[in-house]
Amino acid sequence: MDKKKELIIEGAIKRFIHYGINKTTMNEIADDLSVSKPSLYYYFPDKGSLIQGVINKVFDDYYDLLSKEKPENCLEDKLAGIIDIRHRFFQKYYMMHLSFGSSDASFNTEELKKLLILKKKKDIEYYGVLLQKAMDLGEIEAGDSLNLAELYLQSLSGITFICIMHGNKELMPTKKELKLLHEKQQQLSKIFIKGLKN
Amino acid sequence: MDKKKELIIEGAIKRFIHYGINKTTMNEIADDLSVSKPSLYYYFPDKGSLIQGVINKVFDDYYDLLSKEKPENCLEDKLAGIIDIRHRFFQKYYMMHLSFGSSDASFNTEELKKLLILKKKKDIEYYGVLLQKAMDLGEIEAGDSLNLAELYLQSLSGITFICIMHGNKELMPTKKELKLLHEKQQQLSKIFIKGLKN
DNA sequence: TTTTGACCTTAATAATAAAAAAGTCAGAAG
DNA sequence: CTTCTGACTTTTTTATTATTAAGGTCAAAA
Repeated sequence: MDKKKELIIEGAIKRFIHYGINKTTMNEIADDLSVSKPSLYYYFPDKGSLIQGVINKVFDDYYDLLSKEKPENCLEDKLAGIIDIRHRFFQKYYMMHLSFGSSDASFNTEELKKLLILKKKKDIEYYGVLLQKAMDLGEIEAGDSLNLAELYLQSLSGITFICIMHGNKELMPTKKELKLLHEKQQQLSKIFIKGLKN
Repeated sequence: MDKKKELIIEGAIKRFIHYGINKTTMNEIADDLSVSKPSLYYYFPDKGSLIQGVINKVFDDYYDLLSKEKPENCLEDKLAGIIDIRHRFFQKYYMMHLSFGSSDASFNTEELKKLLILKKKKDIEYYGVLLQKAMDLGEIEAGDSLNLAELYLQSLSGITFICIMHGNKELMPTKKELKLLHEKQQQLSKIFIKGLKN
């Protein structure tokens, strides 16, 4: 039953958000849902596939939110809005380390790595389309939209990493650090897009 | 004698470049120089201070090379030249992990961390001056030059980190990866500076 | 003043044992 | 027939210990 799978995924997410993927056991997820562990294994062959389900759900939610954004007229505002959305996701799912090179070994299986690479590729393509549209409208200079999208995203995740590394090495960055990170992202995004104009 | 200290530092650098700081022992450095270990400790009270000497030497060489750059007229070309220099240093001293959040625990002492933070600050100030000059000349829009310098540097080291993480997780990135990294840095730098113009 | 062999102390590594979590299965419940 | 479970096995982590290697010292020599 697909409804049950959803329930399990949501239960897993709750634990993952709080304690991270590695520190969450299948037993804990099962107990939260008041079922036995073999029940989980009835719906998911192993922990990896449950994590896959979680990742897919999170990214589905992300694209769902993106699609609901009110359509801004200029690229800067569009990207600024996306940064806000991404920032909320970053905070919410921080413990899952979906964003940057996982410090602990959360995603050691080939399958999970592949899935994340796929999600990243999709992300680049999404931004590529945005840039291409802006190019077609003459808003920014024509160029290799996909390549630029990758550079843009790598710049932002790079600066994210730098900010996180720089801060205290506690589990979670402080509110202050998160705010600073967000500002830096917006600032860089603005400069970057301005740098693409004629 | 200062001459002897220099010799020891150079010997240490040779080992560090090849095997990294952690995998280099004081005995090995001493043997390379055909002296005994206590000789080293006569000139440097501990390994940490020797590493400090090495770091200072490397950064002195870096600023030495920077000062010898032929003075370009526009900011883009100036920064492009610096990226080339930095890239050579990055390759040469890669095993020392001077650039990014050390994967292994090379710099665990407070003193070394402080020294590197100081070097980073100096670096930001160096770029700050460059940007300020360009602002005074009206080459780029007026603004907080230090803040922009930090953002610029963080963008570049961020993208460096992303590229290194993305590649194979061998000790050294391949020539191909290094070339791609260099190109990305140049591309980002160009866009960034263009984004600062009026 | 500089250097060293011999020595001591601390930190990293390897080996092992103990604990915890992943994963399985025969059979029960609906 | 689909869904679920208690009891079990296997694998992975974690903690403990032993061992080695590296950092660091000192009295004495060059």
